[in-house]
Amino acid sequence: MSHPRKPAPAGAEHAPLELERFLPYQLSILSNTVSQGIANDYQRRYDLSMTEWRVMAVLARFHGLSAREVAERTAMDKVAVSRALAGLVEAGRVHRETHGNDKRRSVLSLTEAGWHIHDDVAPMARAHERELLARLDENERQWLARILDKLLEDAPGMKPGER
Amino acid sequence: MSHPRKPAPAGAEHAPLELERFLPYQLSILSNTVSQGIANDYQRRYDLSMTEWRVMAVLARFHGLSAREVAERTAMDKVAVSRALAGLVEAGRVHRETHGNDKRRSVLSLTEAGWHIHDDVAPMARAHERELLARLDENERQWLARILDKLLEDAPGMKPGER
DNA sequence: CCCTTATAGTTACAACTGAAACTAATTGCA
DNA sequence: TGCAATTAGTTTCAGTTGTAACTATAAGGG
Repeated sequence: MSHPRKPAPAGAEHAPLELERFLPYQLSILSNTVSQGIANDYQRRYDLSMTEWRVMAVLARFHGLSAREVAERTAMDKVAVSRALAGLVEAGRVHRETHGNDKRRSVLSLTEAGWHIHDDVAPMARAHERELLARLDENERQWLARILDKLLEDAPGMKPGER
Repeated sequence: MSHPRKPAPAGAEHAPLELERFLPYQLSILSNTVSQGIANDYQRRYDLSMTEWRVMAVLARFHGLSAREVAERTAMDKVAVSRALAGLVEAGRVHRETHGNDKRRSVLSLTEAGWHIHDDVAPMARAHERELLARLDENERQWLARILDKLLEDAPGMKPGER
């Protein structure tokens, strides 16, 4: 077996990146692996896209959001949110009405059917997270939480829940 | 001003995910923010997609790879690699020849022009990484490296450079 | 050898995505 | 008031991506 590939001669100029130790690359691989793992659990089962699930997750947590607020909380752009909502409303998973004082705004909430799906998927998502964290010891878990908080300071989609 | 949105009543059943503390979500936000930040530096300047840059990065590090090996090392699927290579060869940034003993395989390498771009982009990428890591203290940086290594064990695209 | 199976890579088609243009409603201020 | 500027959300179009089918070559076993 099979990968007797040699790196470029070390002395040569051209310092190439070592991707497997390059933080942005590591984050990308890890994030994709984890998200895809979770998505596999619900995509087929509920015919639910990742963006739709994200929208549902914020609507589960915050009632009566507008589409724009969903976009902020999910760090998705408004077009993606608009489309996800169209699908979710069409499928009867999200209820949309118009804001009383401002007819531009929608007021969104999960329907019964939406809650049903949420209550099935959310625990699976949590299980994946636990599984991932199980590879770390308690000490590492705490450092990770702390480090991510620092790195995510003032990143989009990271508004605190509510004081 | 402006986000006076309240979470669902805490006592209610339906335990919703708190996305901003949910590890897969945090990773996704962080990864996208960082990768996009780097991509902004080269997309316009060189008309280079993120997938193309990744391919170039591994070709800079490992000479003579086949397309399949590039796919393994970048954790991209072979179709994406095929397309990226088509663009790169077309643009004269990658040289492709056929393997002597196995006419199915390609043997890939950066051209002069490819190296030029690489030697400009790689330092920018490193600068972004440094900038990100600058938000952490030395202690945190070491923990992060260690934690990522553990979480990425046997993830795709993480073959060691060479023993 | 011949034929089945596996592998490298490309092509085709459909779904997804993002940027920009667009509609509708609201706000601000002259 | 009345009209320019903003904001919420949707639509359009073009480019990207993923899945599956396809071509070409190679490997392996009777």
